[in-house]
Amino acid sequence: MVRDEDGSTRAREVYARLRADIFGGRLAPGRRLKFGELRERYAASAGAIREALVALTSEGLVVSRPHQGFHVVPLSHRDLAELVEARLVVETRALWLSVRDGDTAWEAGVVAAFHVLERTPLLDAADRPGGEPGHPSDAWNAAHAAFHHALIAGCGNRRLVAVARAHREEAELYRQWSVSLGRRSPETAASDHRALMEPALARDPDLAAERLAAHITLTARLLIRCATDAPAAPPEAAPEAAPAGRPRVPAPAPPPRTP
Amino acid sequence: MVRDEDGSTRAREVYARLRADIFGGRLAPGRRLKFGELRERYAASAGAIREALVALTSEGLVVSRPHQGFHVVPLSHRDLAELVEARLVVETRALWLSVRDGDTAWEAGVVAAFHVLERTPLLDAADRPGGEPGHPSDAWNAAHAAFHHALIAGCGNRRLVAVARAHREEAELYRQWSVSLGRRSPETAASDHRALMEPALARDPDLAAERLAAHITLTARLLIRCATDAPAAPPEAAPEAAPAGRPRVPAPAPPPRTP
DNA sequence: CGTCAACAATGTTTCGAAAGTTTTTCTGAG
DNA sequence: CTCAGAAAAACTTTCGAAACATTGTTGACG
Repeated sequence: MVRDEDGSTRAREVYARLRADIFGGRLAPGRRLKFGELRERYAASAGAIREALVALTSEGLVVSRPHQGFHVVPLSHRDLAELVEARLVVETRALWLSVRDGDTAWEAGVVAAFHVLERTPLLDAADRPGGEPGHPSDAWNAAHAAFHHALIAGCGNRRLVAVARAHREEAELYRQWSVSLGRRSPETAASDHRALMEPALARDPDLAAERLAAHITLTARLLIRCATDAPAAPPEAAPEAAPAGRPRVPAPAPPPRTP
Repeated sequence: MVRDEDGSTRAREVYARLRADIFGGRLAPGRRLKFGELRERYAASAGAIREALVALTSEGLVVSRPHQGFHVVPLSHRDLAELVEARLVVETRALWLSVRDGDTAWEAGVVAAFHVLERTPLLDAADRPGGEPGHPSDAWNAAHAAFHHALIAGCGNRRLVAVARAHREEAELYRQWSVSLGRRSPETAASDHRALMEPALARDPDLAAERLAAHITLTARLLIRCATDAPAAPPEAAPEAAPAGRPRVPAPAPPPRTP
């Protein structure tokens, strides 16, 4: 009678590893995912691979066409613009609600997550195996995600939180593939996040949401500037990463509230 | 070189039928989905069934616990409240953007969808096989969904549109299982939707969004009143449809914009 | 020289059986 | 009568092979 929610399932393991490989940049956007390769790579049979791919498909990280196989989702300017817009809609609103409704446990979670984020070095001490030189460390990425999650967790709406997380993760993917992103200093990052946390703890929903919107659009601007220079060219074969569409920032924060 | 997006795949077919059976009320919320039954019902092997279930899982219609099988998602007051809140966030904003950015093709789509909706009888002429007496017809449901989709399609953000559709579909599930929902007259429904369309075509984003919010919360109120009377009791065995949580309406439209 | 059709190769999808895990049932002792 | 423990049943999960579809290539024909 353990009744653990243990995710011990062959397919779930492949799912997790595939996901990590996509986010970690080991599988380039637009790259075709052949069953043979994956079977060898993850030492699982076609059924398990397939199941993991289907799960990732409805999560938006993988696209599939019947009888034509699976691909890592291709990055495009248009998709990035849509993603930023969606984040502005969902995440800022979730934060607003969170600040309004969050209880003491929520506050504690935010403070704790910020503390961890502050103490986690942005870059690895030395270039570890697997750690890219210019990119943030895995630990920092995790702490960063945890902080943003803690901020909006107070709204109590599992649905909004889940959608926001999905959006953040895809944004992470874009960040992974943008060339270096003009490395911001650790100090800048810390003050950015403190600027997010302060109005939240001070129970000022409007200011908190405004700051978050600025945070999101700023990141997006950097990404898009990067992307125009080097249109998200993955080093390892991305035959159909179509950068078509409207490369503009999705209108700098279309007024979330009118007077 | 047809390059059709033909969904011809065994698993996809099972997926579609399962989905239809859940929405059609033939599979009650909370009901366990055993492989044996499903294999017989859909005449497919375990692999295909499994794949379809996984796809439905990450869509939120089915929940899975490793080694313990799959269930149709259980309905609960708390989940309904969260769903309504999420719809208010995503769908009203998408409509706002749609009204602001939509082009002539979007207008045409809205007008066309409304025309179809207006001409589709709310109830079937006679009680067809499969058509419940008090419930709207399949045709009307389809037209209704198409109308709401057309309204927000103008925002050009596939992500927002997809999330909104997922939310609407789950709301549909709740409506399916609420006993009768105090049948509104066809005239009321028509005028409701006209009230949605008019400000949209008149390019008044704020009014359109406001009307949509009212539309959503009104439906939710009816549902929740229904649910308190008869807590979503499915006729055909639903051993764990837990109606726990906070049964309140998620604050009647928390001010979407402050002055 | 360009176009079309059949062929081969690669890769995806499906199936049924075996392996592993959870739940239930049955027995015996306290 | 209740509770603990062990065997059995039921079900989920995994695997590898066979069936099926698509793509690229080659050859012939207009």
